[in-house]
This record gives sequence, C-alpha cells and structure tokens, in this order.
Amino acid sequence: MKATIKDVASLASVSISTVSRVLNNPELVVPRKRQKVLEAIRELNYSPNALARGLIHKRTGTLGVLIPDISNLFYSAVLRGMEDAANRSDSNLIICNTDTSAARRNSILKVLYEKQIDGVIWTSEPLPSDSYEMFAKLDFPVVLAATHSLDYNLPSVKVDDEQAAYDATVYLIGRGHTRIGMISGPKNDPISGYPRIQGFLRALRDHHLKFDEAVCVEYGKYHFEDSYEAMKRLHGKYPEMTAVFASSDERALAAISYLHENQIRVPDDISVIGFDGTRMAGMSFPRLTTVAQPLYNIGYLAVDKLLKVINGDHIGELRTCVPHQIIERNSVIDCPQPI
Amino acid sequence: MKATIKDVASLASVSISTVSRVLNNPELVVPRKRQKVLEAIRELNYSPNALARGLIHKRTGTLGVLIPDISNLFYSAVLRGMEDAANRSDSNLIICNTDTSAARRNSILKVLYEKQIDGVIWTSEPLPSDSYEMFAKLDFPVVLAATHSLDYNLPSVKVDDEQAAYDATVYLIGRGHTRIGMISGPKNDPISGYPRIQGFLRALRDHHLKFDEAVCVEYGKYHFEDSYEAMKRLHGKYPEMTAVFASSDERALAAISYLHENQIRVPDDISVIGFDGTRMAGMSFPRLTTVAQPLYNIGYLAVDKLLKVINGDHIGELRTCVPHQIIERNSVIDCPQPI
DNA sequence: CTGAAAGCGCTTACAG
DNA sequence: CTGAAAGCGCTTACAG
Repeated sequence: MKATIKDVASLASVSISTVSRVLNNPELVVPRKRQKVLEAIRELNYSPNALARGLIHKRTGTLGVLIPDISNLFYSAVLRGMEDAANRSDSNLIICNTDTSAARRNSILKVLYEKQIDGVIWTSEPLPSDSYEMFAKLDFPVVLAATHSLDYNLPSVKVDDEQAAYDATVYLIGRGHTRIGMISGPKNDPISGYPRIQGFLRALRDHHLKFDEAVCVEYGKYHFEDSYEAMKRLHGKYPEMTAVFASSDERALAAISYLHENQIRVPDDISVIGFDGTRMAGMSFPRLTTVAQPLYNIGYLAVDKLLKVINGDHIGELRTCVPHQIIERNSVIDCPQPI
Repeated sequence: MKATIKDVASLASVSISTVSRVLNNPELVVPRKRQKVLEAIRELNYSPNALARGLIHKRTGTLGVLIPDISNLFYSAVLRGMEDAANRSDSNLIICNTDTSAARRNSILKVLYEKQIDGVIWTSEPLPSDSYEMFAKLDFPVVLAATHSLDYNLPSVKVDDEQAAYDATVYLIGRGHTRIGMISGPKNDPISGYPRIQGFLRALRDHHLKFDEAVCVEYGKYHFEDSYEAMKRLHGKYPEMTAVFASSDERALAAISYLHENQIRVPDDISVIGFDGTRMAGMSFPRLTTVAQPLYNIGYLAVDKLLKVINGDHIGELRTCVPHQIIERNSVIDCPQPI
C-alpha cells in the first residue's frame, strides 16, 4: 500500500539502484531514465522510508530534548527557537519531560538511544553525573541549554546569571532604591539560585548599601504559591523595603499578587523587577519590568550548536554566553522616599 | 562501537535468532542460554536498534503533534498531557509548529510520513481539507485535539465551546450583571470564535436581557495587544457595561490591563471572566475567574485515542466532549449597581 | 529448543 | 551510465 523503491523501479522499468540514484545523485542518471523515474515517483506518491535510510546512514535527523517540565511557561519560547533551528536542517525534536527524576531520565535516555537520535539537548537543570556518564558511554552528543556545566567540558548556551542579577539590582539602585529585597529560588540551585543571589549581593556591596542577607533575601521553590509565601515572609521581616528583585517572572508575579492583595501598591509603594522575559511578563498589571533572557535564541543556538557537533563542524566557543537585557515596563519607578 | 545483536550473539556463542528470542519471547529459550545472553547484553550494554525493529514491525512508537505555535501559552498543559499519555505506552512525540501555513504543514507532513510515525494529533485549528486528503491518502491515523471536524468523521477531543461560553455568561448573569460585553476571537473562527459568541448571545437571550450585538461584542485576533485594543473599543462603545466575558485567558488579561491602566477597577467597576484555565489565570491581579478547559486531559485523551486507533482498539465515541468548569477566583463580583 | 535463511526498504561499492 | 550484490540491524517463519 505504501509504495516502496521496488514499486517505483518496476513501474519505471529500472533497477532500484537507479531509483536511489535519482533521489540522491540525480546527475549520475541519464535524463531520459531520470524523467521516467521521477514520473513513477510522482505517480506512486513515493517517499523514501527514513528508517531504512537511517539504518544505513546512522543518522535519523531527530534530536532529543530533555526538559524538567514542559508545563512551565518558561519553555514555550525556548522550544520555539529549538524547533525553528531544527527545522532549518530538516531535523525534528522529540521533547521529553524528566520531572527531575533519575528513573524517568534513564528510561527516556534508553528509548532515545534505541531510536538512534542524533544527539540531545539538556535543559535548565544542572546535568547529573550519572546522566553525564550515560551520555559519554552512549557516545551521545549533548548541548546544554539555559544551563552549563563546570564539572564537564560540554557545550552550552546561557545567560550570565550572576551578571544579569547584578544588572537588575543596579537598575533598581539607579532608580534610587536602597532598601531592596530579593525573592530567590533555592540557594543551592546552581543556575537560578546561587549565582543570582551572588549578583544581587555584589550589586548591594558595590554600591555600599547596608544590608543583612538574612533579612533581605527570602527563598521559594519554583512555583507561584511558594513564591507568594516567600514574598509574605520577606515583607514581614523587611517592611521598609522599597523594591524587590524576583529571580523569575513567575516569582515576580507572585510577589505582585501578594502585594496587591495586601493593599501595597506596585510600583508606588514597592517596585518589582523580574527575571526571564517570558510572554506573561507583558500581561500583568502593572506590566512587569524584567531582565530578559533571549529565550528564543537560547533554544535556537543550542540546537544549532548541537547540529554542528553532530556534523563535526567547528562550534566556536564551548560555552556560549548570550546577552540579557532589561526590559523597562511599569513595575519599577524611582524610589519615592530616597534617604 | 555501538553493540549490535551480532556482537551479543558471538559473545554468548549463540545465533542472533536466539538473542532476538530472549529479547522478545524469553520463554522460548532454555534458561542456561537465556542467562548467557542476558549477561552478554549487560556486558556489552546492548540495546536493540529501534530503526531495524521499526522497519520490520512497521511501527515506530512515535507520534506527530501539529500545533499552530508552541509559544502560545495555551499549549504547555495540553502538551504535558500528551507526553504523559504517550509515555504510558512507550511512545514519543514529535512536536511541530505549523504557523498556520499550508506550505509548512505540507513539508512537515512529508517528513513525518518518511519517518514512519504511527499517527498524528492535529491541534486547535480546523483541519484544512488539503490536509485531510493528505491524511487519507497517506493512510495516517489522526485525532483532533481541542478542535473537531464536522465535515469529516475524525475522532476528536474537545470541550463544548458553545455551552462553556453560555455557562460563563450565565455565571455573570447569576451574579446580577445585565450589561455584559464580550471580547471575542475572530467571528469566523469555528472553535474559539463563532460557537463562543453564539453561547454568549444565547445566554443573553435566554435571560431576556436587552442587547445589541454590534455594541456588546468586540473582536480581536489571538494576541494580547490586539485584545487590548479590542477592550478599548468595547469600553468606548459600551461604557455602562459591568462585566466582560473574554473568550481566552490571554484576552481576559489584556482586558484587565486595559481597565487597570485606565483607572477602571477590576472587579469593583467591571468584572472579567476568562476562558481556558491556563496557569497564568492564577497569576494575575485580581486572580482570574475563568471557564477552564481540562487542558491536560484534552492532551492526554487525544493521544490515548490516537493510540487506540493505531492499535485497532475500540475508541468509544468518535467525538469526545470533555467537561469544562468555572473556576471562581477574584475577577468577578456581584454586580454593584443592579438595575 | 535453536540455527540458517529470507526479508523489512534502503544505499553504495563493484563490475561491466 | 547501470544493475546485481552485499549490507545496515533486526524478526520470524521454516526446518530440524
């Protein structure tokens, strides 16, 4: 029912080698035969079987993407960039959720390995050593997106988190704020936690502001409600604060919700700056000022890099650092009561 | 370098048939040999090549998902449901953006066909007739998710859009509102446009409210800014309105932004109800009351259904209608000035 | 219970 | 320029 190369060959009365040639090296076939084959192909609506091809070429044109959880809104733009990059070279993406579970991770990797994918993109999380070893053992090309590895020499694409946090804080300071709080992710998170806290503190220090780390930074896990509670605690212990730096847009929206719901005006009483530059940052009230990561580009460049590794091309720098950028909207104003 | 079945066979000193049997029908092999083979497999870290298997079984365990644009936040939960359903039966998803472009659609379908995917999920948009014919010609199993087709007998999973819009409106009416506006998608959109407008109008009629369709409904395309402008126009021509039904959460957030930015309080002056039940509905201020679709389930059930079609199992009803549900949060209150 | 052989749908030296 | 043959890595009747 599905036409095969044999069907085409017999309809065109040539050998299957010839059919294969008109598909792959048409110049090797005399025009007359080439024409006949082309006609047969079109008549039978023939398309070569990529499995058979893949078996021979040891290349499938499909890439695996491991992300913690696709339902996190952070990924939509990143995935779009990945898709577009994959598409440019006729590759496809198999997207898998790891749920930050080792068991899940391993079973996914096994399936992807069996499906002979050409390589994988590992997203957001620090790469666990067992997965690294698996990649090495399976000889899987890997590129890290929105994360990197200091332990291993793996290509990566990400923003400079420490510097971005620093810049966000300096932006607040430049607006006259001196009592600034931070809603952070877990302290031990090596991407969205630790470096962003360090950047925040460095900015405070560089500008000679007095602060007590135990008072001005509060921790929350990754989701809204948790950050909402973190904001509550932060405000409880640091009521004189006039601005807060939230280390993700979702955390910023949670902070804004808490403040609004407690009759504290944003930005009139407290300014809020986010981090990420997701689409929803433009949909809040007030519209969120945020340090944007080039999400689409991170995805695009990561896949691009992976493709280069696969093709054996030169990848340029191993760890690509993409620029962040402060997007000014309405959630930050000049400090109303400068000291 | 990658171990093959031959390597395992020679290490275990059996034929490749035996290796294949311990993988697929272990009971056919005597325990002693089975053991030896298993050891060889583990020693060589062997995993069967899914391409070779797929070539024989005519089954790849990979499904195609066509969505208009993954960067739309609507899809994250839906995709998560799809993923989980696929996972349960060791299938994977190849997600592709169509950008509502016929050219793109066709090139994607061609690639997926060559990759021998087992079936496809078509999402959100009405299925164009050329794609339907392509599916038919290629003999592709298809399931429609968050959309359906009246023209063709295709399995689908979606909410009853007309009824959901009706219920949203009745909810507003039940809260005492009589002057209700609507921010709609394009009138000719057969999913998020037309039926939702019809549901809205039917509710108004059923409750004997006076209204002029030309005044109380305003149209916007799919994105935020466009809906923001729609809200502006709507408010301009219908200032006495006390509630608005927005036919997506993004439209609702846009409406809220417009109102807030023009010193109109939500919900005190105007109540707003959304549609979809995306995650961001819980992150706005005020938190958005919305008619939620079971997004995760739509994805899950659609893949489940596709798998059934592929396996030749009975799929139950062709067009599955999943229940919607009003999630009450803080963007709707009782009409402050009932007539 | 097990191995040799054919075959899934291709590509690519190798002859001619 | 073109065809027959071998081979990619498997599975599955078919004998024995």
